[in-house]
Amino acid sequence: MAAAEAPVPSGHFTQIKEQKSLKPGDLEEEKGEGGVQRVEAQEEAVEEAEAEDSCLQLDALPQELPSRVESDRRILTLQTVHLASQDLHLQGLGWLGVPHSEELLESVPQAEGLLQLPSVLWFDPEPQLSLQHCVTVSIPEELYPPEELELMHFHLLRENEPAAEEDQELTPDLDESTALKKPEDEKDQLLPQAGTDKKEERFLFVEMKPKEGKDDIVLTISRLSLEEEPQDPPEAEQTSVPPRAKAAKPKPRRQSKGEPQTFKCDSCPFTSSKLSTFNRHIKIHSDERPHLCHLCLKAFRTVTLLRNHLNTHTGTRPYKCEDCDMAFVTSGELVRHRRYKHTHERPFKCTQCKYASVEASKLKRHIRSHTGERPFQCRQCDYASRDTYKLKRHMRTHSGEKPYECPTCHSRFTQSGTMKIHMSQKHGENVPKHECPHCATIIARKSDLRVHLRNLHGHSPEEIKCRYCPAGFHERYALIQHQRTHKNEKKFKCKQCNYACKQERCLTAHMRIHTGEKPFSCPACDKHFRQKQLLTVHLRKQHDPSFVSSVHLCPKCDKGFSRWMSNLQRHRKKCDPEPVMRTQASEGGAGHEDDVAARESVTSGELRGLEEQALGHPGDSAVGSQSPDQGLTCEMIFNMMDK
DNA sequence: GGCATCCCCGCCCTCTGCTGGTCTGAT
DNA sequence: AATCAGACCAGCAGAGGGCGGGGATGCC
Repeated sequence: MAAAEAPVPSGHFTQIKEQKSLKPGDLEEEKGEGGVQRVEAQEEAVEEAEAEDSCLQLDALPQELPSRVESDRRILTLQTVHLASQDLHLQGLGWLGVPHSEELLESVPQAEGLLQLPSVLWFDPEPQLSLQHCVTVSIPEELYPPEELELMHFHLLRENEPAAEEDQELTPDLDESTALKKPEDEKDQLLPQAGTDKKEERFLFVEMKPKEGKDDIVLTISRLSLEEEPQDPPEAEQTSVPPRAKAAKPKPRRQSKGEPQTFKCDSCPFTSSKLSTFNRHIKIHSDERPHLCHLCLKAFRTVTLLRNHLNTHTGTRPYKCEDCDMAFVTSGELVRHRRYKHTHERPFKCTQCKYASVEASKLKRHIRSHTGERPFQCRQCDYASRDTYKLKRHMRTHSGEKPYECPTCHSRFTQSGTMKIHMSQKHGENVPKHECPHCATIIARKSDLRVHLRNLHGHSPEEIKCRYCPAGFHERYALIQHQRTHKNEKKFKCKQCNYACKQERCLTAHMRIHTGEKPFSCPACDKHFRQKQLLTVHLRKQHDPSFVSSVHLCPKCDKGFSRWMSNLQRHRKKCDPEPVMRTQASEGGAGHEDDVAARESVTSGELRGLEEQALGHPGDSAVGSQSPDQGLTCEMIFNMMDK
């Protein structure tokens, strides 16, 4: 009998790729989402369910069926087997009248001993049966120690049996269907006879799962009927089978006599001269997917598709690239890979530009950049993208999701590229820098260099005028460079004498020399001053009893100078020709030069000018303490500069 | 029925470039 | 102190590369 010859699947079926597809927890997650719901019976049922019957099919399992130990686990995979009910009886297997699940506990002990592995389960095709039933069974430890048998899936048990009356009602057009017929019925397909040999395929999914912490396993039977169940279709089908029109099954239409025989599909433009091809084609208009993946319950129309799919579970990749280590499940993937990586063949060429792609879908996507088509509309804003990924990425802007986390500082980012740049710039070594080819400015990011080039080196159609002279430039950088030439220029010139200065305010103050104006009056005496700083110094020196004038000491010879940046510097050039501005720390002296060094932009000339402003004319003396810190400090000078 | 091939969709990635807010130094 | 400009930085979108995987069909 057919069932006795346990099919020996190809090696593709036998390998286990990863734990993920097998974890019981994962399977549990399928509850209510399209997976088969699992119910667990109590263990009393196990103890009472002792059976003598054994199934020849499973007797041979450890030897004949492709079981493979990987990661110390035994994986058992069965392909679809075709059983006739009489075969089962011949093998002495009783029918398991599995009732509704709520009656399960009472009913299981009554089941006629067939629950001990190895065994085959069957149940009456009662239409009112719920689709799933679950019993708990014992499993002989010598066959499958529980620790090895983490999860056992039995594939599909399938039987052709005469359809019940009510089933006929449920499948009114079954008699016209050719899609559900067996190949041997092919002859009848062209001229189907209503009511003859009407069969319905029943699909029972049997799954075994070890009960946690026990020596028992849980056996789940799912009835996957292909009959029309409009009210409550099996969830597994809901998820795995795309909604296709369940309209009247297409019929072949023969051409008229004399023409070559072709078969034309009623549902689509497909034609074929071969009946077998036509028959295969019309299955695409049905929901028939008899080949079920035992690992994820996904259903397929053909064994080949199932095998490819199983290879994705097992990691079997028969098609290996000769030029690299890559391997693929299908030959098509290998061809495509070789085009991408090795041959660089790009058969799909854009008619509007030079773009060419390996895949047609890429060309299609590319063409949208020409047409502007944006088929993927955001539901929350006006944005629409040209492909699904961009829309998905865009949706993060609404959800606030930041899936990418910097492993160093745990900052989060919406895009991987942003995080990559962050990591490179913030935490990376040998951070790449980008040098402006025009001005040698170093900029961290290439995109910012582009901004720099645009802003500073871009050509302006209108001439940009210099602030200080009539010169004009078309490049901003050139203008800035030019304006810097004005920096040390004494561009404010007195019209009445040779005086010139860099700041307008200085010229204003100078002009009072010519006008005689002295707007700053001392409140304590009748003195008047042309500049505010002069009044301030006067007040401090003449009217502040706590004021102690400073004396600046030369660190070399300790000679004292009341005028700091002028006389002292002049002296030091003689005393210490080294052009080094020593700091207080390095010399153990005062810190004013340190401050000055920190303000490199302030020239000694400017300081001297301010000092002279503050101290009055060069003849004024500043007699005071030995401490330079108590004299006219840099801070005071800078304050004056700021005024 | 099996295999090879092509087609198609989907997902994820990288590279690129623009934008706007922030920081910082110069004025 | 205020202002301005440039660099820095993250956010975001455009474009394209590469691969995973299912579906359909031609051919043997």
